[in-house]
Amino acid sequence: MTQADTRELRYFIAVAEERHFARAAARLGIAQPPLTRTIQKLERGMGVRLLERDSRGVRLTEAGTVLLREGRVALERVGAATRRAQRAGRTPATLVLAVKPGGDGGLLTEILAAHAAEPDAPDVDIVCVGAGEQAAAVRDGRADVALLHRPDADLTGLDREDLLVESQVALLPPHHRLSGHARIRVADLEDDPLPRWPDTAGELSGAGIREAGRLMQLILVGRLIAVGPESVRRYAWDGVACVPVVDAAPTTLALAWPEDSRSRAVSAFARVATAVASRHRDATVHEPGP
Amino acid sequence: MTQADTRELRYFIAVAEERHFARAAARLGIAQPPLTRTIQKLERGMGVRLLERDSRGVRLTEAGTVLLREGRVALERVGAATRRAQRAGRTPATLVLAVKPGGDGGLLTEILAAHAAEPDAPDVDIVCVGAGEQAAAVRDGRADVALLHRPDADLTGLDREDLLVESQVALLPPHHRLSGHARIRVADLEDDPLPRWPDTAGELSGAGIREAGRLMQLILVGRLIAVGPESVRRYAWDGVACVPVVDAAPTTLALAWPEDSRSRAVSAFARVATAVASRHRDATVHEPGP
DNA sequence: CGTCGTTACGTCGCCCGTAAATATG
DNA sequence: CATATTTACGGGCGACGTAACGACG
Repeated sequence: MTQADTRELRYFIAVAEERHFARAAARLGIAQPPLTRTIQKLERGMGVRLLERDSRGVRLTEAGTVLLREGRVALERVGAATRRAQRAGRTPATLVLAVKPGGDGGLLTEILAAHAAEPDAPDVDIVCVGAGEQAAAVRDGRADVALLHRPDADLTGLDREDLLVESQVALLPPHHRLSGHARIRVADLEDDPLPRWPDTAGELSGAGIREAGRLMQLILVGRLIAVGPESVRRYAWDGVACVPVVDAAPTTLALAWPEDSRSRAVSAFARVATAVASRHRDATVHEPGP
Repeated sequence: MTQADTRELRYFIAVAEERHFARAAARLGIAQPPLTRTIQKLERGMGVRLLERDSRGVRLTEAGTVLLREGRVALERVGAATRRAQRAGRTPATLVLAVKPGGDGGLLTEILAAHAAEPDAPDVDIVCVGAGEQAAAVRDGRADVALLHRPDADLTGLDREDLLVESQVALLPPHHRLSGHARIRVADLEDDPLPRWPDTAGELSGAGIREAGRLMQLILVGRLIAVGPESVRRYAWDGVACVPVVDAAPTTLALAWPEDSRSRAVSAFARVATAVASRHRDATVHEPGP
């Protein structure tokens, strides 16, 4: 035997992450002894030591480090395989699109309308996921395509089509010292608590930042500020100031899908989305302001 | 349960490929009944019908088609995870390079020498694989890096660095009607049996084309001809004519590795290889003749 | 002596193989 | 009636849990 099993991988990953057999067993909902045995058997089967058991815990060997990283993606692919097959069997066929609230660059309704107008277009299921999880949703098979922002999102294993380049704005409380400015710079914000919304929630996830309203609330009361693509303007509450950050690297709104996708529905949707985006770009170029 | 197991995936893939429970069971070395039960359980667990059992065989449903494709890569990743971890645990550390006989563009010895001269360079294990299997060897964890030719090789899931652009030559028997020509065109060859050596063995694998000597033998006796990058000249036997094919799309020799590789050894090797290749390019540009 | 990983042992369940049953052209 | 898949039944291996043991600070 040299081929690890999904159960063995799950168990090993739990131990490797917890660095503690007892905690890992609790997390897995089993007793410690089966865990010990499974890891031992895995090591014996592979002919390699994965964990260095020390009395005050567990350290990973070189091989263990590799198996932790590789095993995670392997399990993810197994889960993705089953989920994608499940969804392919559901009727009627639907296309699942992962978005983040407010992360559509204002294009979503237009794209959906254009897509629905296509002949034989499947229904589109929209799933809202937490900040920065759109790519993961596509990778693990929960979604077929995702709207996300580059370069914030990690696109490993995904193909993409760029839709829109957006400059960044800061969302500030009404009485913030910079609220009146016409434009500011990144350096101006370095003292403020800034979770780079809406792409990575940073360390503030405990506060429930995943919801846009919650975030606006916190901004209004001056507990934090946020920076995001200019399309978030439309979600800003009254009183929240939107000030362009002139030297922030622009982010690109992109549509992403699995790089080995052979789905006709996905490519059709991508074609429609790029068409809408390019129409949108032309419109803003030719009619700069009202 | 919604997460398939590796055993279930293996079994399903066997049935899906054979389109026949009995043959699949034989291939797996088990009896049919366990196969039937396993597939049923898999379908029940996923809540989707995967196979349409007809009296004269088995057809795949939409979901089954997806699971066949996705399940293959999932199993491959599981195998890759274990193999890579195994190799990471072996001491001393070695870097495994997959090449195809004669597919090194004449750079291999130079690259190996340059790499060995680096401080802390691991030993390089060279594994020769059949034509077109270098990428697969990297994907499934048998090798860390591969030398291969674009665009013949499928680089899905791999990162690469291009080393050398090579134009193509035809290898012809001594008395072939085109042997005396200084250059020919693709259209001139359309009547000849041509396995696009050495990248894809085509349908002739039964003849044992994997070995270069065998191929030369067949060419000499006039049983077939071959087309490949110009670096194969050095492997051509006496009497075999090498004639440039002027309108064949040039192929690019590239070094490839897993796109999520975080191995220091791989990146060091890639750096050395590109340096050697660029030196080589400069040399051939500045000294065109002998 | 408390913490943590391992070994021992008995039970239950899953997977397998053999044999019989069912559907279909 | 022949081919192919499914159901029925019994045996064995493997995974689990409880309990006892060993190593280390």
